[in-house]
Parts: sequence; C-alpha cells; structure tokens
Amino acid sequence: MGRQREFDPEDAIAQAVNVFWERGYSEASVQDLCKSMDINPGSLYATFGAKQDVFRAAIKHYLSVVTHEGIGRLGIADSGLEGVKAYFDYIVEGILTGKRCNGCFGTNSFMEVSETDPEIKALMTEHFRLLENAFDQALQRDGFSETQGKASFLGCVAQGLNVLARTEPERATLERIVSNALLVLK
Amino acid sequence: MGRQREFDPEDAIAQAVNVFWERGYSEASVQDLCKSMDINPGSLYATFGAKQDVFRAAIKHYLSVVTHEGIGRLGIADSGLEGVKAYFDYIVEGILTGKRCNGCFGTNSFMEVSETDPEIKALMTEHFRLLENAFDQALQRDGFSETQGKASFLGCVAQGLNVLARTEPERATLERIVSNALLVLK
DNA sequence: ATTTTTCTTGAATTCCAATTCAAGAAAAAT
DNA sequence: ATTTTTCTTGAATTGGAATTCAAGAAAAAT
Repeated sequence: MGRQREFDPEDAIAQAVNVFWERGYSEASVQDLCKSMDINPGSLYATFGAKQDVFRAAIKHYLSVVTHEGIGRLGIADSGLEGVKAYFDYIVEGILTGKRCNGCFGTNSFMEVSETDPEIKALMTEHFRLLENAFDQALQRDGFSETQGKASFLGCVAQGLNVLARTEPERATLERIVSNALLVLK
Repeated sequence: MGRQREFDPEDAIAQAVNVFWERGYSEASVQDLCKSMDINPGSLYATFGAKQDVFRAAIKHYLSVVTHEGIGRLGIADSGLEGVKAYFDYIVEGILTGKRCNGCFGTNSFMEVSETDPEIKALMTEHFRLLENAFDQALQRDGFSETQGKASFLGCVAQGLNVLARTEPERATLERIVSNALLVLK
C-alpha cells in the first residue's frame, strides 16, 4: 500500500473552511491553506487537486455541517414555529458570538464566485432550496396557509441577515429583524 | 495647461462599474478595465491610481446612482407605503430585466472585499444606514409605530433579495417575498 | 516658432501566487 | 533484506496580472 497519509483529509478540509471563511476565495493563498491545514503544497495538490477543488470540498463540508446544525433544528423542534425560531436563533447567535461575524461562509462564497464557478453556484442554489423546503415543511406542520411563499420570504430574510452580519450589527437590531419577520406567521 | 484628456473620467468610471459588476473585484483585470474604459494602463494609473482606487471610485459612482434612482423613490411617492413599494419594485424589476441579474453591485462588492478594504466596508455600511433611514422616514410619514425596527427589517429583506438575485429567481418568487415583507406594515 | 507642460501609448518590468517536481522517507509486498 | 509503492518536503518553476516607464503627441505658454 505504500506510505500512508500523515493527516486526515477531513480535518484538513475543516481547516480550509476556516481560511476561506476568513479571507474569501481569492484572498486566501495556497500558502495560507497549507499553513492552516498543516501540510505542504505537494500533499495538498496530490490529495485534493487545485485550489478551486479545495474550495469546493470546503463548501461541501461546510454545507453538511450547517445542514445538520442549522436546518436540522427546523425538524426536531416541538412545533414548526419553534423550529423557525430555533433556526434564526442559531443564525443570530452565530453572528454575535461565533464565526458568523464574518457572515455565512456559504453565502459569502456564493456572492464571490457564483459567476465564475458554476459548481459552487449550483451547490448553493440547491442549499437555498433545501432551506426553503425545510421552512415550508415546518410551516405545513403548524397548518399555515401559503407556506411556499412564506418559506421563500423566510429564506430571503436569512440571506439578508448573512449580509448584515458583516456590518457588525447590534444584537437588538438583529432581534428586531427576526421578530418582525416572524410577524408574517400570524 | 499641456495636452488635455481625451476621455471623460466619469464616463470611464461608469464603464468600470460594469466591468466590476460583471466580474467582481478580483476577477476583473486591469486589462478588462482598460478595454471597457477605452484607455491604456498609463492613463488609468495616472488618472485614478491603482486598481483598488478605480474600484472605490466605481463604488462611489454606483452608490450615487442607486441613491438617486432607488432610495429617491422612497421620498417622492404619494405616501410612505407607496414609496416602499416603489423601492422594492425597482429592485425586483432590476433583478428580472436589468443588470441586477448579477445582484447589486454594492452588495456584491461588500461581500467580496469588506474584510480586506475598510473603506469599502465603511461606504457600504453607511449606505445600508442611509437606506434604513429612508425606510424609517417613509414609515414615519404614514404614522407607523416602531418604525426603526421595521426599517431594519425592510433593509434586511432588500439585502436578501440582492443575494437571491444571483440564483436566477422567478418573478413569482420575488413578488411573493415582497408581498410577505409588506405584510409586516399592517 | 520654440519651449513647456501634460497626456497617450503599449511594451517592458515587477511582483506574486498557483502549481510542479525531484529527492527523501515511510509503509507494505515479495 | 530488497523492491515497490505511495506519501512528504519545500525549493524551483510557471504564468498571469498589476504596475511602471520611456518615447511620442497634443495643447498651451513664451
């Protein structure tokens, strides 16, 4: 079998997520990646391919985490409305205390490369659809009407929050936005 | 006075806006800029400075246009609510038929460079505040309560639309989002 | 008319980051 | 033990894009 890898590819990609999240795609150099992933260029290219491939792997990794951590909340709450609240809490808390102060890695990436990387565009468009569907089902669970339209609306608010995240907003601002958005579900 | 310029700097920057809008900051080369602006590198550097300076000038030019064309509608409508509707119409129509199919140049740029260019970050954060204030005043004009919070909310929806713009959305989707957002003003 | 100033041109330069590759090292196969 | 395979290392290469600059051209000043 020959020599075996000294690093775990998934751990390495998790580090790559951090680098791309902090610096964006084009500002993150392969050197930056190598340093954070704790491997050398040769290993990086042999294992993952080009920088763009590392980026795609990073997005996929990130989306799987977010789908689990965030969208997952929509399904497991006691009611659809509670699920929606839990999701927005996750977003708001992330903006205020976590890595989401740099916004959402997915949204950032979509905005940066969707015109030059069709695969990222497709992955993110699909993710938006997934989120909307989750909203839709949560609202259906509570017997709301026009769930599709309301779901699109909530998806839009979520993306708006991901933009505003990068303006260093106050907690009060974010909470008022969310509570106004939830008024629509009445 | 020496030889005089053969191009109008403002026209040239208007062209630069198009290039940066279509390709983003880092994907737009100085060559691309020169071609669209119809000048040579020497003239570009002598007149505007570095690529980053051209970008900043482009953002400023764009913001002044948008402030006039878009935010302006909020003030001149017959009522605050009509103004809000007119603003969102402007956004939605731009997404469906105009250059906004690539999103909002301001929002795109903010998402791409706010971590690496503090001046752009400041310009755009200020622009977001300006938009919110315009919403706020429109709502005050109609005697709404909690206008500040509602204004932040509307600003968030606007940015969400600017993200979704790049997913090639259907008209019906966008209109449902806006009509749901307007439900909050009841 | 000549000089001076400022602009234009586009090739040359510089710089930087992505990618490659040859040599060394570890694990397994024979 | 030796060979084979696969991984690691990090310096060298490559390629491309930002920037500079020297020479030529237009306008005004003397």
